[in-house]
Parts: sequence; structure tokens; C-alpha cells
Amino acid sequence: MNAALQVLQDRGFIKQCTHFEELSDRMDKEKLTFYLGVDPTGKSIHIGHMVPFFAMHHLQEHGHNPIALVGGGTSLIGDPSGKTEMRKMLTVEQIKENSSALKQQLGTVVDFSDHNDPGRGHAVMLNNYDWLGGLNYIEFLRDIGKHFSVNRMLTFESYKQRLERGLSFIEFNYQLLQSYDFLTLFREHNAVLQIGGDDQWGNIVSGIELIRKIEGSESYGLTFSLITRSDGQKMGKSEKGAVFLDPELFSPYDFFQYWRNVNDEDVIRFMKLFTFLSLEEIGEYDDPKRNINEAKERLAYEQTKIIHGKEEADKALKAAKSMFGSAGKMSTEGIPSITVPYSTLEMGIPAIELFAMTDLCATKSDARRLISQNGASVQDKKITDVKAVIDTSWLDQENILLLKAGKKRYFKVIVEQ
RNA sequence: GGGGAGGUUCCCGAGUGGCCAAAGGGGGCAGACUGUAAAUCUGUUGGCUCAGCCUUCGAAGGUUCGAAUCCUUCUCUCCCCA
Repeated sequence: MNAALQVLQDRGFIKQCTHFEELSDRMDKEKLTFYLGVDPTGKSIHIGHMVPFFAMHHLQEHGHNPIALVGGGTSLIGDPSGKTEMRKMLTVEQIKENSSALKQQLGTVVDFSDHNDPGRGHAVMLNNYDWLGGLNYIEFLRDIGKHFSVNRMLTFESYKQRLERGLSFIEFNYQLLQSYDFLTLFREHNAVLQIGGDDQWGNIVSGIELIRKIEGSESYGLTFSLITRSDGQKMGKSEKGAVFLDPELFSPYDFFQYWRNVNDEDVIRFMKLFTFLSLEEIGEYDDPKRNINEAKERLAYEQTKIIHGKEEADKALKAAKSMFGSAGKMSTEGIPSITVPYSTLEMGIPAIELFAMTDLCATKSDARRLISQNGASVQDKKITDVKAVIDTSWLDQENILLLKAGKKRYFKVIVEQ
């Protein structure tokens, strides 16, 4: 088997492939250009979207050339695959904004630079709005639409589900546009392989058929397992909402904690998918005699390093160790914080208000609840009185208040003179 | 175009004049147990100046001492027929 495919196989990425043998042979002979569609539906992607990008990374490292295709045109429509409802349509401006943020985030795993490393492929980012935006409806129907059979489209799993609940015509066209994307990239960039999550299987296959019908050429599709957690929770969802890559939306410390707390059953699998550690090294952690918490810590560290950089990863690790470690001086670096003026504390501030100011509690009622349920601490002292007041006597020598909610959510309040 | 069913608190989903801040489940949070895990059990889950008050049941009006519940108009969704 081709080396690059072997890597993906061994790491547990691959779900389905249109013609595996043929693709493998071809990848042995030449460096391919392949593409992956990304929907710019938000300011930030979250880790649930990352699997295909890690796959992209591995392929790039083997010399193949990635195209990250931003769905600027298609997201004006919304892909019905796997969704129970129609998606919100976005404006062109929103999409532009989202796209640039996206590129930066993808840059953490895919190298978009103009490097001269001969072993590594060159990546580009394109936007399908460039060719979909000015499309002529009549021409499109005549040239592309005639190749699609409605009967066949209705047999696709992704449409079947939607037929129960209702499917608008606009969404029904999504498959045609995505197929047209593949055709365009095939023609203009010689892209012969499309990768994506397994929910994209139907759309990918359609694209391949379109290319075969119009160009008479072979192209390939490769999909990756949709990652589920062993507890059935959706990947990338946490109590704080989606685990975004944008540090503004989801702090590196919480990001680290998210990975630190994955289920036992998921650790090794996630190490393979979400880190660049060698399989040998991962194998060492996959040993029942070994403390599984070491593996979790490593997973959290490596993943944070990839997305937020070494510095943030070190900080998060250090903070985690001192917070949860038995002894030693607390290191509060890397813990999410807010800054308040000294005067706020001088008069004393109700603990409820203090907690409500942080991300630990959404409202004062929330803070009240936390305290009455014995979940709130300041400087490691449990607050049991709902009416407790915090003043300057609580400050440590660095003028910091360390707040804790529950057993593992920390927040620090920096008091400025 | 005709006919029908609906829009309830984060989600699903009860409720059809006062006992409704609204059952039940899911999810979240907290506590117990632990390994910063899972599972399990318990509590909690609109806001606030918290024994009280304020704002919520698609939107706006109306009836009533009193409306998520009744009436009117509007709006959106789904289904059947054309």
C-alpha cells in the first residue's frame, strides 16, 4: 500500500474509499493534488472539524498537494447532509470574514507557506464563490444538471433522512454544486482526489461520476470516520460549548483541559488522530500497566501545542500540574483571568458578584446556586455563606484572587493598584 | 389555490382559564464516589435588590378579577389535495 495511505489507515482515519488499490498505485507513481471542502459557517472551526485537516497534514507531508476549498458559494445554500434542519444562510460579507479566520486556524496543521521543502506538498486555499458566484442558471442546468438523475439522488442516505422532515429545493442543489466544484478543480488544478468526512460520501461520489461523464477521466474519493466519543457525546462539544480553536472563544487552558479529560477508551484513538506522535510512541502509552493519566496529559499537551503553540501548551501544562498536583506552589499562569481595579475590592464585593463577573458563572443566580451547593472557593477556602463578602484581606502577595467552581474549573482575578 | 396540524423555558416534549416559572426526559451545573476518567446515586437548572418581586409559552391586540390556555389579526413551519 502507498505510504501516505498506510499512515492514514494505521492511524484510524479511513472510512471509505472509492477505489483503494487504484488510488494507492497512482499515489505511488505521482504526487497528487487533492481537495477538502470547508464551510465558513462560523468565525472559528472547532475540533470536531479537525479530523480531515489532520489527514490533510499527513498527505501533505508525503508530498501531495492540498487544496482547502472554502465553500463561500455553497454555504450561501447549506448542505443538508446529516442535518435535521436547513442551515442558516450567510451573507457574502460574513463568509469573507470567516474565511480569513479559517485559513489562520488551518495553518496550525497544514502548511500554506511558499516553502522549498521538496518532500512536502504545496497547499493553497481557494474559494468556490469565484466560480459559483457568477454561474449562469440556464447554462448550468444544461451542462451539469443534465447529468444528474433525481431518482438516483433520492436514494442517497443524506437525502432520505431529509425527505422525512422536508427538504427545500435550494438544498437539493447542493450536491450538484459540490460536484461542479470537483469538476472545476479537476480541470483547473488537476485535483483528482477529494477527501472529507463520511457524511460527504454521497456528494463526493457524485462529483467523481460527473468528472467521469464529462471528462472521461478517473478521480477518487476518500472519507474519514466521523469521530464520536465513547460516551456518545458529540466530539468538540463541552460544557462551555463547542471547543473552538480561536483562543478568544475558548481559552488554551480550557482547551488543554478538554483533552486532559477525555474518556479512557478514547485516549489512544485520539492520540493517533489528533497528534503527530509516532505510532511507536503512542504504542508505549497503550499499555494496561501504564497509568492512563500520563497518556491523557500527553495528548492534551501535544494537541494544545499544535493548535496554540508550545508556549501556551507549556503554560497550560504547568498550571494543570500545580492545580491538580498534590503539593507545591500554585502556578496560576495560563488560567483564564480578568483584571479589576483595586477600588472594587477596597469596599468589599459580594462573592456572588465576583463569581458572576468571571466565566465561572453566567449570572448572579448561577453564582448563588454554586455557593449554596458548596461548589465555590476563593484562595482554596470554601465559600459557604451566600452573603459572603470578599475584600482586600483575601488577596495574596501577588494581588491575585484564585476562584474555583466545582472541582476543576479555575479562574483568576487580577487586582490592579 | 383548497383543506388540515402546529409554533411552550438550552433541546425534545406535556400542559387547553387560577393549584404554572410551567410535568417528564435529555443536556448543563453542584455534591457523594473516584484517577482532573467513565458508570452510578443525590440535589439543582429564567432573572433579580431572593421568605418577596420582575420577565417568559411565535408577534401584536382583545375578553376576563385572572390567560401558555379563550377571541381577532399577523407571521412562520409541517402534512394532504391541486
